Amino acid sequence: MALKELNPLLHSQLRLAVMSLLAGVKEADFSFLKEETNSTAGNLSVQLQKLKEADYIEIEKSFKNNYPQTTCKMTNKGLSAFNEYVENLKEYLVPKKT
Amino acid sequence: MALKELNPLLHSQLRLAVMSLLAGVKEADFSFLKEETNSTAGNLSVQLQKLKEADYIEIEKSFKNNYPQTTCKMTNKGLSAFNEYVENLKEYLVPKKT
DNA sequence: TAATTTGGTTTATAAAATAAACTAGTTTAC
DNA sequence: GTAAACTAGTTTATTTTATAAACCAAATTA
Repeated sequence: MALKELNPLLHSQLRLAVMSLLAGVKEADFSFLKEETNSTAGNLSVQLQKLKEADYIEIEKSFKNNYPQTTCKMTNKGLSAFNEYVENLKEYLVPKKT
Repeated sequence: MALKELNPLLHSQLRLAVMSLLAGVKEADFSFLKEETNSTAGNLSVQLQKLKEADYIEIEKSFKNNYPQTTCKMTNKGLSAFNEYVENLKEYLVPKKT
Protein backbone atom coordinates (compact mmCIF):
# COMPACT_ATOMS: atom_id res chain seq x y z
CA MET A 1 0.00 0.00 0.00
CA ALA A 2 1.35 3.32 -1.05
CA LEU A 3 1.79 6.24 1.30
CA LYS A 4 -1.39 8.22 1.79
CA GLU A 5 -1.81 11.91 1.19
CA LEU A 6 -1.34 14.08 4.23
CA ASN A 7 -4.02 16.72 4.74
CA PRO A 8 -2.09 19.87 3.84
CA LEU A 9 -4.14 21.94 6.24
CA LEU A 10 -2.89 19.83 9.10
CA HIS A 11 0.61 19.23 7.80
CA SER A 12 1.85 22.52 9.16
CA GLN A 13 3.75 22.69 12.40
CA LEU A 14 1.70 25.48 13.90
CA ARG A 15 -1.73 24.32 12.80
CA LEU A 16 -0.93 20.79 13.88
CA ALA A 17 0.23 22.03 17.27
CA VAL A 18 -2.97 24.01 17.69
CA MET A 19 -5.09 21.02 16.80
CA SER A 20 -3.09 18.79 19.10
CA LEU A 21 -3.55 21.21 21.96
CA LEU A 22 -7.26 21.63 21.29
CA ALA A 23 -7.72 17.88 21.08
CA GLY A 24 -6.46 17.73 24.64
CA VAL A 25 -8.29 20.63 26.23
CA LYS A 26 -11.39 21.18 24.10
CA GLU A 27 -11.16 24.92 24.63
CA ALA A 28 -8.27 27.34 24.73
CA ASP A 29 -7.75 31.03 24.29
CA PHE A 30 -5.43 32.82 21.94
CA SER A 31 -2.80 33.66 24.54
CA PHE A 32 -2.61 30.08 25.76
CA LEU A 33 -2.13 28.78 22.24
CA LYS A 34 0.43 31.46 21.52
CA GLU A 35 2.50 30.53 24.55
CA GLU A 36 2.24 26.79 24.13
CA THR A 37 3.19 26.92 20.48
CA ASN A 38 5.86 29.62 20.80
CA SER A 39 4.34 31.32 17.81
CA THR A 40 4.01 34.97 16.94
CA ALA A 41 0.57 36.51 17.27
CA GLY A 42 0.40 37.31 13.58
CA ASN A 43 1.20 33.81 12.46
CA LEU A 44 -1.20 32.30 14.97
CA SER A 45 -3.98 34.65 13.91
CA VAL A 46 -3.58 33.64 10.27
CA GLN A 47 -3.45 29.93 11.00
CA LEU A 48 -6.48 30.03 13.28
CA GLN A 49 -8.47 31.68 10.53
CA LYS A 50 -7.53 28.89 8.16
CA LEU A 51 -8.60 26.24 10.63
CA LYS A 52 -11.84 28.11 11.14
CA GLU A 53 -12.51 28.40 7.41
CA ALA A 54 -12.19 24.64 7.18
CA ASP A 55 -14.60 24.23 10.09
CA TYR A 56 -11.91 22.45 12.04
CA ILE A 57 -12.27 24.89 14.93
CA GLU A 58 -14.76 27.43 16.22
CA ILE A 59 -13.64 30.87 17.30
CA GLU A 60 -15.53 32.89 19.88
CA LYS A 61 -14.68 36.47 20.71
CA SER A 62 -15.48 38.02 24.04
CA PHE A 63 -13.94 40.25 26.71
CA LYS A 64 -12.18 39.20 29.85
CA ASN A 65 -10.89 41.71 32.38
CA ASN A 66 -11.58 44.46 29.86
CA TYR A 67 -9.35 42.85 27.29
CA PRO A 68 -10.51 41.13 24.13
CA GLN A 69 -10.38 37.39 24.35
CA THR A 70 -10.42 34.87 21.53
CA THR A 71 -11.42 31.36 22.49
CA CYS A 72 -11.00 28.35 20.22
CA LYS A 73 -12.45 24.90 20.34
CA MET A 74 -12.19 21.96 18.00
CA THR A 75 -15.20 20.78 16.04
CA ASN A 76 -16.15 17.18 15.41
CA LYS A 77 -15.04 17.65 11.83
CA GLY A 78 -11.69 18.90 13.08
CA LEU A 79 -11.26 15.94 15.37
CA SER A 80 -12.03 13.52 12.56
CA ALA A 81 -9.53 15.22 10.29
CA PHE A 82 -6.91 15.23 13.02
CA ASN A 83 -7.38 11.53 13.72
CA GLU A 84 -7.23 10.66 10.07
CA TYR A 85 -4.10 12.74 9.63
CA VAL A 86 -2.44 10.96 12.52
CA GLU A 87 -3.27 7.55 11.10
CA ASN A 88 -1.96 8.49 7.68
CA LEU A 89 1.18 10.04 9.07
CA LYS A 90 2.08 6.95 11.07
CA GLU A 91 2.74 5.16 7.79
CA TYR A 92 5.58 7.57 7.16
CA LEU A 93 7.19 7.15 10.53
CA VAL A 94 7.80 3.44 10.61
CA PRO A 95 10.01 2.46 7.68
CA LYS A 96 8.81 -0.55 5.73
CA LYS A 97 11.26 -3.32 5.01
CA THR A 98 10.88 -4.43 1.40
CA MET B 1 7.23 20.10 28.28
CA ALA B 2 6.43 22.26 25.30
CA LEU B 3 6.14 20.95 21.78
CA LYS B 4 9.48 20.60 20.05
CA GLU B 5 10.43 22.17 16.77
CA LEU B 6 9.95 19.96 13.75
CA ASN B 7 12.90 19.88 11.37
CA PRO B 8 11.51 21.88 8.43
CA LEU B 9 13.55 19.91 5.95
CA LEU B 10 11.76 16.75 7.00
CA HIS B 11 8.35 18.29 7.61
CA SER B 12 7.44 18.09 3.96
CA GLN B 13 5.28 15.31 2.65
CA LEU B 14 7.52 14.40 -0.24
CA ARG B 15 10.85 14.67 1.55
CA LEU B 16 9.48 12.75 4.50
CA ALA B 17 8.18 10.03 2.21
CA VAL B 18 11.57 9.76 0.52
CA MET B 19 13.34 9.50 3.85
CA SER B 20 10.84 6.97 5.10
CA LEU B 21 11.34 4.84 2.01
CA LEU B 22 15.11 5.11 2.20
CA ALA B 23 15.08 4.20 5.86
CA GLY B 24 13.44 0.95 4.85
CA VAL B 25 15.47 0.00 1.81
CA LYS B 26 18.80 1.79 2.25
CA GLU B 27 19.05 2.33 -1.51
CA ALA B 28 16.52 3.28 -4.13
CA ASP B 29 16.59 4.78 -7.56
CA PHE B 30 14.78 7.83 -8.84
CA SER B 31 12.05 5.93 -10.65
CA PHE B 32 11.24 3.80 -7.63
CA LEU B 33 10.94 6.85 -5.42
CA LYS B 34 8.86 8.62 -8.03
CA GLU B 35 6.39 5.76 -8.23
CA GLU B 36 6.15 5.10 -4.53
CA THR B 37 5.60 8.73 -3.69
CA ASN B 38 3.31 9.53 -6.64
CA SER B 39 5.34 12.64 -7.24
CA THR B 40 6.26 14.40 -10.42
CA ALA B 41 9.83 14.07 -11.62
CA GLY B 42 10.47 17.78 -11.28
CA ASN B 43 9.32 17.99 -7.72
CA LEU B 44 11.23 14.86 -6.77
CA SER B 45 14.39 16.15 -8.39
CA VAL B 46 14.23 19.40 -6.43
CA GLN B 47 13.51 17.71 -3.11
CA LEU B 48 16.28 15.15 -3.56
CA GLN B 49 18.74 17.96 -4.12
CA LYS B 50 17.65 19.58 -0.87
CA LEU B 51 18.09 16.35 1.05
CA LYS B 52 21.49 15.94 -0.56
CA GLU B 53 22.57 19.48 0.33
CA ALA B 54 21.76 18.71 3.95
CA ASP B 55 23.80 15.49 3.71
CA TYR B 56 20.71 13.50 4.58
CA ILE B 57 21.10 11.40 1.46
CA GLU B 58 23.79 10.54 -1.06
CA ILE B 59 23.04 10.60 -4.75
CA GLU B 60 24.94 8.45 -7.20
CA LYS B 61 24.55 8.73 -10.91
CA SER B 62 25.25 5.87 -13.26
CA PHE B 63 23.80 4.15 -16.31
CA LYS B 64 21.60 1.10 -16.40
CA ASN B 65 20.48 -0.48 -19.66
CA ASN B 66 21.84 2.54 -21.47
CA TYR B 67 19.63 4.92 -19.46
CA PRO B 68 20.82 7.29 -16.81
CA GLN B 69 20.10 6.09 -13.32
CA THR B 70 20.03 8.10 -10.12
CA THR B 71 20.42 6.09 -6.95
CA CYS B 72 19.81 7.47 -3.48
CA LYS B 73 20.75 6.22 -0.09
CA MET B 74 20.34 7.67 3.36
CA THR B 75 23.36 8.81 5.33
CA ASN B 76 23.87 8.29 9.05
CA LYS B 77 23.19 11.96 9.51
CA GLY B 78 19.96 11.56 7.63
CA LEU B 79 18.89 8.61 9.72
CA SER B 80 19.59 10.51 12.93
CA ALA B 81 17.59 13.47 11.70
CA PHE B 82 14.74 11.22 10.65
CA ASN B 83 14.65 9.45 14.00
CA GLU B 84 14.73 12.71 15.89
CA TYR B 85 11.96 14.12 13.72
CA VAL B 86 9.80 11.09 14.41
CA GLU B 87 10.32 11.38 18.15
CA ASN B 88 9.48 15.07 18.14
CA LEU B 89 6.46 14.60 15.95
CA LYS B 90 4.98 11.95 18.21
CA GLU B 91 4.39 14.65 20.80
CA TYR B 92 1.97 16.29 18.40
CA LEU B 93 0.00 13.17 17.64
CA VAL B 94 -1.11 12.15 21.10
CA PRO B 95 -3.14 14.95 22.67
CA LYS B 96 -2.19 15.81 26.21
CA LYS B 97 -4.88 16.00 28.84
CA THR B 98 -4.33 19.08 30.95
C1' DT C 1 13.91 9.32 -39.73
C1' DA C 2 10.24 10.94 -37.15
C1' DA C 3 7.63 10.14 -33.18
C1' DT C 4 7.64 8.46 -28.55
C1' DT C 5 9.65 7.11 -24.21
C1' DT C 6 13.14 7.17 -20.41
C1' DG C 7 15.22 9.75 -16.98
C1' DG C 8 15.89 13.32 -15.49
C1' DT C 9 17.05 19.14 -14.69
C1' DT C 10 15.89 23.93 -14.83
C1' DT C 11 12.89 27.68 -14.64
C1' DA C 12 8.55 29.82 -13.61
C1' DT C 13 4.38 30.10 -10.95
C1' DA C 14 1.35 29.30 -7.04
C1' DA C 15 0.80 28.57 -2.33
C1' DA C 16 2.28 28.78 2.34
C1' DA C 17 4.71 30.40 6.32
C1' DT C 18 6.57 34.08 8.65
C1' DA C 19 7.65 38.70 9.99
C1' DA C 20 6.68 43.44 10.22
C1' DA C 21 3.58 46.96 10.70
C1' DC C 22 -0.68 48.47 12.28
C1' DT C 23 -5.25 48.83 15.11
C1' DA C 24 -7.71 49.42 19.27
C1' DG C 25 -7.99 49.71 23.64
C1' DT C 26 -5.99 49.26 28.80
C1' DT C 27 -2.97 49.98 32.51
C1' DT C 28 0.70 52.21 34.91
C1' DA C 29 3.67 56.05 36.10
C1' DC C 30 4.39 60.56 36.30
C1' DG D 1 -4.59 63.85 32.63
C1' DT D 2 -1.45 62.48 29.50
C1' DA D 3 2.57 59.97 27.85
C1' DA D 4 4.63 55.48 27.79
C1' DA D 5 4.22 50.81 27.86
C1' DC D 6 1.45 46.73 27.57
C1' DT D 7 -2.50 43.39 26.06
C1' DA D 8 -4.57 41.21 22.40
C1' DG D 9 -5.01 40.75 18.53
C1' DT D 10 -5.43 41.81 12.66
C1' DT D 11 -3.65 43.07 8.26
C1' DT D 12 -0.23 43.49 4.90
C1' DA D 13 4.20 42.51 2.98
C1' DT D 14 8.08 39.54 2.42
C1' DT D 15 10.33 35.29 2.28
C1' DT D 16 10.28 30.52 1.71
C1' DT D 17 8.44 26.36 -0.10
C1' DA D 18 6.02 23.41 -3.08
C1' DT D 19 4.46 22.46 -7.45
C1' DA D 20 3.95 22.65 -12.31
C1' DA D 21 5.55 23.57 -16.79
C1' DA D 22 9.02 23.59 -19.97
C1' DC D 23 13.12 21.86 -21.42
C1' DC D 24 17.28 18.63 -22.42
C1' DA D 25 19.78 14.51 -23.95
C1' DA D 26 19.76 10.22 -25.30
C1' DA D 27 17.40 5.66 -26.40
C1' DT D 28 13.76 3.09 -28.40
C1' DT D 29 10.05 2.05 -31.45
C1' DA D 30 7.41 2.31 -35.74
